[in-house]
Amino acid sequence: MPLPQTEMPGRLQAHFADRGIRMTQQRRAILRVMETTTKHLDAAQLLRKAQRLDASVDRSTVYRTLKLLKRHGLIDELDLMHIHGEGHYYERKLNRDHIHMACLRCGKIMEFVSDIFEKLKGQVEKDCRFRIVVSRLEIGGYCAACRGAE
Amino acid sequence: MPLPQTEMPGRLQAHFADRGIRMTQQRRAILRVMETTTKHLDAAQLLRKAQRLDASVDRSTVYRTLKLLKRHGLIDELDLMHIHGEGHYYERKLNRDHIHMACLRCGKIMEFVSDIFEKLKGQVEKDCRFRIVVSRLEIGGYCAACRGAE
DNA sequence: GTCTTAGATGCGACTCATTTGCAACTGGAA
DNA sequence: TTCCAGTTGCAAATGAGTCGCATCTAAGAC
Repeated sequence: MPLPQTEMPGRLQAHFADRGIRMTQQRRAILRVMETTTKHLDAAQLLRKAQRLDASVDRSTVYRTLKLLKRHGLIDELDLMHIHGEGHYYERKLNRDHIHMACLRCGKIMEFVSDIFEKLKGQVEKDCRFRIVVSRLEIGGYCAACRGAE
Repeated sequence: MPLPQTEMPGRLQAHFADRGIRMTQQRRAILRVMETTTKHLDAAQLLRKAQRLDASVDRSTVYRTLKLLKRHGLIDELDLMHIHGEGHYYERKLNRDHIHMACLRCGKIMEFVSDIFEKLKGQVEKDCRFRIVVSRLEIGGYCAACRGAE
């Protein structure tokens, strides 16, 4: 289950330019972190990493930028089944939606892309006449390694 | 899309007895609300309704009871795409998992049961060797009535 | 390059959901 | 009826996220 890292680096910044959104020093730092991270970050982690690139970045700017990215559909917000607390996690939205699985024992997060998931969304759109903008499937349970142990 | 209300009333209380969990006046009120409500309640709404049955119920008891119910797999926790704020919503876990759809325009919450969803979970269990304990699929978008309008 | 200003920022105080410590209370087994 | 582990109410704490406001700055116009 590799991460579907098929997008170009710099893509978020390109989106900003395309849509005429002002680019600031702080946003550049935050976007760079979002573009280069391989893990799901919460707001506090994102803040810490962004501050390493630009020490002036403030917590509220991180939240405001996350809200902006969400509004433009450039990132997804995740709970990861709250196995590490009540906050949210963020990841760039890539070409293909994927499922998040969280192991309740070891805390590992796995991702999975499935045609059946696409089919399911198609069914919802058709049978419920519902236009899907964003979808989130999170699963909690036990990963292969932990199944025996638990 | 009717609610899959196929369980007996009193079932939550029966579960408590079966598992030797102490039944208190306050828990009885909270369980009764969970058993009889037809809507998704957040903690504050659940508190208000429970207090109508037993005025002594406290906010912290509601949270503690919700945690207990979650731990025993008797309720599901939902975000409903955060369209009404950051808190959580709860519903009894019934026989069949269902999808929650939230209309981003009118705020309506819809539910949908799908065999394809079951098939997708089966695929995850098999292909990822992952034992599913809990799953949550939430979809945000526009319902049939709002599609034209927006 | 300089001017201009709408939009962005840092800061600190705030809100709101949820948790916790603790002394008092109580369900239900013996 | 007693007993005590488990439960409760209360009040205070925590922690994520938001907001008002004075200041700053990106970037288009000249």
